[in-house]
Formats: sequence, C-alpha cells, structure tokens
Amino acid sequence: MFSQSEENYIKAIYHLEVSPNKGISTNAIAEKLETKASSVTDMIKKLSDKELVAYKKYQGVKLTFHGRKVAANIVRKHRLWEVFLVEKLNFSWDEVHDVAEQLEHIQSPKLINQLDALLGFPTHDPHGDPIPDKDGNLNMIDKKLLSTLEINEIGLCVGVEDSSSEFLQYLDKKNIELGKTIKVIEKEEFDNSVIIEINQKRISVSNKIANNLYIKTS
Amino acid sequence: MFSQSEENYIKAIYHLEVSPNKGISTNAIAEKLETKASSVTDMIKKLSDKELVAYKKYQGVKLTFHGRKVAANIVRKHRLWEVFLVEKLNFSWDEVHDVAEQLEHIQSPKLINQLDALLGFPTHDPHGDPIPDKDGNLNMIDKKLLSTLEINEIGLCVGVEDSSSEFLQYLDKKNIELGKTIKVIEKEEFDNSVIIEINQKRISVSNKIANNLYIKTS
DNA sequence: AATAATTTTTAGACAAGTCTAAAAAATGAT
DNA sequence: ATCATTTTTTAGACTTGTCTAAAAATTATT
Repeated sequence: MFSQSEENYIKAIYHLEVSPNKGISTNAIAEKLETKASSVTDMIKKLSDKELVAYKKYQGVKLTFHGRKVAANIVRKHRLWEVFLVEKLNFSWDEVHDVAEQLEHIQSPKLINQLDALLGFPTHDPHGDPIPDKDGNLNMIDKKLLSTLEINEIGLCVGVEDSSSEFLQYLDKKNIELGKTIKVIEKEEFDNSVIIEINQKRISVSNKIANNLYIKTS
Repeated sequence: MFSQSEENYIKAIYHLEVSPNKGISTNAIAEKLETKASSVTDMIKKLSDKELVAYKKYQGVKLTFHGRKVAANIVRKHRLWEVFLVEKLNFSWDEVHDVAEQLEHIQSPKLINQLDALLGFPTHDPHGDPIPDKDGNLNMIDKKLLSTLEINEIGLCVGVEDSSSEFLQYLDKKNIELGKTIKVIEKEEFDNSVIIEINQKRISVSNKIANNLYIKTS
C-alpha cells in the first residue's frame, strides 16, 4: 500500500495538525522526523501526487480527507499494539513506543480487528491517548493539564503529554498512575510547582510534571 | 541490525540448506525469493562481507555459524507469530503465512520472549514445523511422509510439507488435522493413492496429498 | 520599502536494492 | 577434448529515500 517512509510522514503530519489548521511547515515535519527539510519537500511531492496531502509550494501541507484516514489507521494500529504489549506481554508503559513504531506498519486488517477484539476493544492506549476506531474517529475526553487546575480541584489522571520513558519512569517512581484520583492542595507561585494529594499522601510535583500530566475533572 | 532484504536472503538460504550441505546455488535462491540471479549475486557479496555466509564465486553459498543463528532466530520469530495468530487471534492455519512474513522482521528480543511465554513455549508451529529455541536449536521429530508408510502402519499427523493455503484448506475440507491418528489401509499401485482410516472413517487420498503430509509412527 | 534573516525548494549526489543485457565460468554432450 | 548449454557474474541503469549546498521565496526588521 504505502511504504514505511510514507506512513511515517503521514503520521507525523497527523500529529502536527492540532485542529483543522493551517498548513504544517516543512521544517516542523523535518524536526519531528529528524530529517532534513529538503527530504521533506521531496516526500511531500510524492504524497501530494498520491492525494494524501494538499500541498502548494512554500505554503505548508495539510492532510486530505483520505490522508487523514490513512493516518488515523496507522495511529490506531500503533495504539492497539501498545495496549497489547502492556496488557498481554507485560511491557511497562515506558517500553512500548519503539516496538509499536515497528508493529504499526504491519499490513493486515484481520490482524488488527482480531487484536482489537482480543484486547476487549480498548478506547485508550497505556498513555491515555485515544485509539481511533475503524473509521478513524476518536473519542476525545475532556482533560486538562494538571498545571491548569485550581486549588481544591479534584480529578482523574487520564493521560500524559510527554511520553518519553524518562517522564513515564519518573511518574512510576512517584506512584502516579493513570486512573488514580488527584487533588490540588496548593500551587506555588514561585516555581509553579503544585502540591497534590494522591495515594492518600501529599506530594509536591514540579511545573514540568504538572505541564505533562492530563487530568479529567468530573 | 539487518535489513529486511538481508533477513529474507538469510532465511531463504537457511531453508534451502537441507543438511550441512554443499553450497546453495545462486539460481535456487533467486527462484525461492522470486528475484533475479544477478540480484542474488549482489546480495550474497554483502552478506559475505558481513560474514553471514561463506561465498566463493561460482561455488554457491553456505551459512556461517553466525549466519545460521541469525536465520534460526528469524524462523523462530516467524513460527512463534504463526502460533500467536492461530491460538490468540483465531486465524486459520492457511492464513498465517503472509502476516508472519511481516512480523518476523520486528526487532525486539523482549517481545519475542514474552510472546513465547504467552503462548506457553510452543515447540511447533501450526503446520507442525519445529520452532527453534533461543540458541537456534530445533527439536526435529522423527516423521515420514504418508506416502512412505506401509499397509497397516499407524501414526499421528504431525506436519505438512506443502503449506500453501490451497493444500491446507483441502486438508481442512477432508477433516485431516495435525494431532489426529491415521492408519494406512491400502495402497493403490496404479495411481499411488492411499486409503487411510481417520476420524473412524476410511477415505482415499491422492498421492499428492500423501506426499505432503507428515506422519509420526510411534 | 529595502534589506536582512529565515524558510523552503531545487539541483546534484549517494546508498540500497533491484533489473536487463552481456561477458565469463562451469557443466554437459558428442 | 572441443563445442554447446547452462549458470553465474559483471556492468550499467533505475527507483526510493536520503543528504549537502546553493538558489529562490517568504517573513521580519529597520
């Protein structure tokens, strides 16, 4: 169908499109894929020929309807594999990304449908990101960054913004897990750290943490 | 580590080496991989530089000790994935090959070890082929083609020589499954067909079937 | 608005893997 | 043992995806 490179570009553009936005810049894509802008220009032409993206020189690039579907399907596969790795193969949430990055390129609709069923049709991956359905639609939940909560607000940990293994391992160490309840006790103006209550204990988390942890307030 | 192409060549050579044999010919590899002999020569040079194969011009090619380990590991992955597809994702044994062909290239030792455990450390894939262990050793069972059995010999269906989906579906239709007991009732000289008893019934199978079904006689 | 800085594109090169066509070596037949 | 056939290798070309360096377009600055 599409080459791995093509798929990676499509996915990168998908992740960079925050909302039905203006075009994504060549440089942004290059940075995301750790490649050179000239390579991006080349590939964009190819994707444009295949009508996966709409492209006008110097104007950045946007996914077409079709391109967005293709992208969502890759993301769907990636996230389902992540769930599989954690739920069935005892991977920890900080170990799954690289393997899922490979597995997402496997072509077999039946494989993905069966995997979905085996996992009980999960709606979110181990980092709290929504899994697109077969049509590419995703069930966004209403969540905010911990750093945006007010004092005394209570909510559920539902996701992470940064899913680097460093950050995830740090959360593990602090015993902060998705699904747990959190309450904001105090916000420190000085360094923007936050004192929260979790696991019946009060701990202080830095602004960096608070800016990367999503909370769903009821 | 190795590219998919490199892995495919290594695996093809592994499958062509019936025993610590003489060199495998360029043409044989080309045929197996459905490519051209000239491409094989090119790749063989590459593999030789990497010391995966021993190669002298016009003399065919042999796996080195290291090459054989690499090959066995790919085959291990392929066969474990086949078991997974059948056991966990309800694939039938004639559907697994193409997907396993993709999955075998995924790089992650942990993934394979965990998969092995999830599956209960299987020793054979859905077609009865042995799964190499972590060191690349395989547990060959003593089996013979149905066509070589004598009248009144009894044995267990343990594998297939041809694992094309046509053949496998034909076996399904005839209700011949691995693990079932078979008894040779009569051998027809004329067309080399065999009358066997299986599932408490007597059926006649053609020579083509008898030449592609492995039986383990106690 | 003109110039400076940045971004994007083009042009040309390279590596991997493949192909066709031709040359070289090995094998088989008389 | 020579000639014909087959197998294998070489030579050169092509595709995909990448890169560097330079040119072109856009954006920012004064």
